[in-house]
Amino acid sequence: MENSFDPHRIEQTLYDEWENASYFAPSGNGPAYCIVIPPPNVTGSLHMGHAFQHTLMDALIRYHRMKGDRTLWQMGTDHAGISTQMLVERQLNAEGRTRAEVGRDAFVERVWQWKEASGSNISRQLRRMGSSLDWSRERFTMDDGYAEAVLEVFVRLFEDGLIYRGQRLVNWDPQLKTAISDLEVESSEEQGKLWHFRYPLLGGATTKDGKDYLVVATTRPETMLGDSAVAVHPDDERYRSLVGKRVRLPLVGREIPIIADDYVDPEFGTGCVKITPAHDFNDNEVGARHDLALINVMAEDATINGNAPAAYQGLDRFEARRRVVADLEAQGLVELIEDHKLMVPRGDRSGAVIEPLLTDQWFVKIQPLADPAIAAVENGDVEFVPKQYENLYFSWMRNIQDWCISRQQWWGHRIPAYYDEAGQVYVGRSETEVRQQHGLGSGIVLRQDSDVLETWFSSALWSFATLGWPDETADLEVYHPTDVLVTGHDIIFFWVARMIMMTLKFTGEVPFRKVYIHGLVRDAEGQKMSKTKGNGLDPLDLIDGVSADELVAKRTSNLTQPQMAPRIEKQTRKEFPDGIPSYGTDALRFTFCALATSGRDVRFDLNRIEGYRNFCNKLWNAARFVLMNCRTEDGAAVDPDGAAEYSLADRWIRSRLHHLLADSHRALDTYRFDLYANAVYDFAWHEYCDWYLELTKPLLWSESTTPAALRGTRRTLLTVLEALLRAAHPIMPFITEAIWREVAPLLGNDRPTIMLEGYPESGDFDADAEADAAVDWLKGVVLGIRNIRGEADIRPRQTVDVLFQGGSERDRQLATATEDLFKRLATVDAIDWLEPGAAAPANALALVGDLKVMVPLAGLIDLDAERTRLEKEIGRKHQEVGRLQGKLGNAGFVDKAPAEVVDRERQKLADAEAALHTLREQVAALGNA
RNA sequence: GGGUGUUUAGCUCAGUUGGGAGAGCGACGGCCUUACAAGCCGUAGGUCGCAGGUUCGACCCCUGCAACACCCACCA
Repeated sequence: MENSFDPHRIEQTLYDEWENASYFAPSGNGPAYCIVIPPPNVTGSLHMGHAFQHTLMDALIRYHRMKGDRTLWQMGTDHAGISTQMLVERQLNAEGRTRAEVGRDAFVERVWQWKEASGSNISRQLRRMGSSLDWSRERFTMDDGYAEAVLEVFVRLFEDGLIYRGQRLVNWDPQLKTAISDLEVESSEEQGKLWHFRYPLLGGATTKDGKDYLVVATTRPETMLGDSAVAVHPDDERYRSLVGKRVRLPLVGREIPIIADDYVDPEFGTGCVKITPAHDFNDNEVGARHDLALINVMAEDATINGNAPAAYQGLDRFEARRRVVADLEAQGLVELIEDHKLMVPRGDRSGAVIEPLLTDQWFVKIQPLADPAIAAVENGDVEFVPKQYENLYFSWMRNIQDWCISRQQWWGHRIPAYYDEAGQVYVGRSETEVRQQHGLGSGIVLRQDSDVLETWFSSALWSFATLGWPDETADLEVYHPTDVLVTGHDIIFFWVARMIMMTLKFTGEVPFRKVYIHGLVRDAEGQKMSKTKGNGLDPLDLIDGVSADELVAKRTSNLTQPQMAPRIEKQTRKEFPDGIPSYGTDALRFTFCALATSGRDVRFDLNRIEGYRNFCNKLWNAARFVLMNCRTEDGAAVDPDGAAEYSLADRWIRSRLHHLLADSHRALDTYRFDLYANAVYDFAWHEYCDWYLELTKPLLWSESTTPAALRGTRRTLLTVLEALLRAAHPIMPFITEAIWREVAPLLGNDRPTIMLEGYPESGDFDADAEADAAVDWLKGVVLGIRNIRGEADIRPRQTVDVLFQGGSERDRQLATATEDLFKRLATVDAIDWLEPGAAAPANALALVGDLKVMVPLAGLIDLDAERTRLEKEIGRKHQEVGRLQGKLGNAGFVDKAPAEVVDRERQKLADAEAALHTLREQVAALGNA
């Protein structure tokens, strides 16, 4: 083995071996365990969120596979309708062509080509993460079988009356020229204006203060071209008498009524609202209540259409706004223009301002689907981890609106609806089926609906469609419901909720029993990683390393706002002046696990991954040490047979391993990846390496060690390391496999891979309270000496002598039993015992219980330095005594606290008082020296 | 406007049913001690956001407040 760990030497070849040997496929007859991957965009690339998520999933998958479960991690990708279409369209535009020129069929063909060409990108990246996905079952949301499932679902929902088509006001993206769902609209506060316009009253009516016009306020002047009414609050005294009267709509000339509606807030603005039912969701409802006309004045590209006066037709909506304001101003009808902050809705893909627009769309009637889905979470069939996300789920589900599923796009599942020339609509699995069912002869021309389904409609079927539905497959029987869905809180509504609804409807089962919600990955400053901000990290750059120049180039290329480039470059060079070193996959995975505290967003900090890269190296070197001592030059185990005798240290480390395994199981079973990672780290570094390996050295290197004792220690070194590797494998698969293949044969295990070994159980190793106590004692004594040495600046190689005094019989026994260990760990030469009461030479003192551990000053230790050290200790003890006295002096405590707690505190006080007394004596003795 | 989460060492975060707080990184001092300088040894850092309350006892439970973050919502 090399003397430092090099991830690149092992990762790729090990993964290829695993995959070629089909280790990722389910095997055995254990209970089924299944996770479906949240399908990444087929043409996308791996980002930090994926890497995080897949690390957690793979840890669970590998854990369960090792536990013997019949484990399936279902792979698949998503066709990602809008974003993929946008991408290909941009490619076309770069070639100077447009989607319209190319035509639908050719365009879709081109998207398929792009999918084939780039789809392997994400797969390759997932492999680099070590993800043990079953590639042999890979699915795609538009493969033939999946398309059949989508079709089936649509038709059945239609037949059940849960899908309908209607003309409604929808969120319209004028740039993409498609409807989008409520969820795809992101509103943010922007600075705008509030325009106050005068609408002249008709029939000689006047307001209370004698004006012959009403003043309405609006943030969207251009929509006034489609106004159908002016509304006031029914109780508003100012306007009550005007209700039922009419105003003349300026610029248009239309007479429109003044109506009364509760919707109006009399406190806001003038208390008069223009009502535009075709261009505002609220106005639309008001319009419906008052039977107002819907006057649509906008085309699909948000230009003004033929329903508006000729002067505005063809103008873009923002240009129309300027013209409307200018024209009203010219007529003296603008009362006031004030600055106003408002929430502006934008499409999450295009960033374009969303226009409420009247169009024909397909909708899912959602309430009948939502009710059982709410119940499934209420009754615990589906549980969220952490639990509080259930509230988020409930609050959305209980106010859910019908779901607009049609998109005016080309890439996606085409809606299986057909129209005859009269516009009559028929829904069926195919045109042939439609003709048969409705007796439509070949003479009747049918035209298929040109819209496609929104992507989330098809991903909602993910858990069961990937397992073969609508066929009744064995996979569905075995793996469905799946065990856990691992995902971010940002897609609970988009995906999780819809999956629960659809899966219950079509399989009668929940899609998964648990939903583990992880946080979002942010940068070291807590900012969301984004292309625009140029603060994103590529997981592969963390694995392989990247130069500063390359990183800058990546972050500044293809920016939507190229003017940001200099700032991004400056920031990047400041944060990563030397680029990013290569850390390897295991270190990256370990970092993600360690950061995965319950549901919180995580800040990704290079210091963390560096620490875990170091941990990998530590493990690697611990293995080298073990192999050096347990393997002969020709690769065989040293002295493998014969009786073994186990030392205190051997028993102790096995006991610690017992506790590690208990903790690991508990952590993994409760999705506490951070606790799992910490437990592994702490055991490997601070118990196995820091103490156990050091404790074996005197024994391994001593001439006088018996063969049986040597065997015991070698066997323990190997056994514990081997179990540790298995315990850590789910989190760091590559390094554990590489080391395991060296170690396992020495224990007589010639099986090929750690992946399929059992996950170690705490019951495999005995807890040993006696060994734990003994090593704790030893650590106390050693740390006492080290503290003296450190504070007195005694060189590490300079040996010291030690005197023991006082203490119990047990202290004497332990001191004898651990003498060699103690001498080595604390660099001690001679040990002597002083009789109780005997005078000690001037010394530096450490207390372990009531045992005095003394290092004679003997010119090594400065008297003043020792006095300072003792005073510090006395200060601490004094404080402790005071605290305990206060507590025990409180009658309430002594009376009401449990007796065992009181006893414990009394014991602590006695110990502290005794220690304080001894320390004070010691200071006095130093004074006399 | 409604809701959720967060606030613990210089930084990033743990803290399991209430019994006077831990880790990693960083800082400081000392070491190339034959697994590992990506390492070893030692040290110093905290009124647990603020104010009340419950309790013998509160980082933990309750109330209020503040700051930050996020989600939802129709105020033109």
